Amino acid sequence: METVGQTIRAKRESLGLLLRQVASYLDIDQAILSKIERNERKPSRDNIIKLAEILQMDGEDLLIQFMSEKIALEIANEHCASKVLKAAEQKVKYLKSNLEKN
Amino acid sequence: METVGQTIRAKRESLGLLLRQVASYLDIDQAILSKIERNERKPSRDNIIKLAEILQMDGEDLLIQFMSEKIALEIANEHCASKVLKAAEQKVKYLKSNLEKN
DNA sequence: TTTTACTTGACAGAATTTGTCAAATGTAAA
DNA sequence: TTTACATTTGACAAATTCTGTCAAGTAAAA
Repeated sequence: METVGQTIRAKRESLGLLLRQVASYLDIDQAILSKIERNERKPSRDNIIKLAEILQMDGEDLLIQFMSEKIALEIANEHCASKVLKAAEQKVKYLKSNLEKN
Repeated sequence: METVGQTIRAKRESLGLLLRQVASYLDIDQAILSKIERNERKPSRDNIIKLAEILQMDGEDLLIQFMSEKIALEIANEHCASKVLKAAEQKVKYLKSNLEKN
């Protein structure tokens, strides 16, 4: 299973773009992008959106990959991880139904 | 749907315990516990475990409630929240299957 | 009015995040 | 082997977030 970093690097290389080109588009130092691609740093939400743009990817897909990876790493070492996710699903539903009302 | 803070407060009051008593058991200032109960501060993992002990609750249940609440609040404002959770579930499975091997 | 429980906000120190920079490393062509 | 270029690495600083302390404030009961 591919990490966000791996996905980004693969796409960047397939487009023949350099770290410095993509980093400048994101308005960050190329050192940071290098670390993002190797999962040493986490991209910001804005980074993800800009990355999807320049790498011609679906922004929502990349965001989903990014957020789900974050959550998975947070709880993967819990033996009750899947219970946590199921409970989270219920809470999200509840929260959303309340947002509608206000 | 009850927040962790509400659950804790309800249980503490039903046992007739004072903030200061529970806080001292957790080894934190009662101001912090007050804020935890009103969702102004987040409890640490250790706080949750100790709370379950002194409030005679199941520690795992409380942890699940705590972690799922954290995740739900993180993503509830995303319209793709449920896709994120489904993707997270897959990733957790993948990560767990790899942990076994090492 | 006094006591008791809880709340609030200012504050400080610790820890984490976020970014900059330049030197080091790797790589491939000249 | 040099040279040029892409990437990686780690030291560093600034900014932000986290954690807890403390004392003054509110509210309600005795």
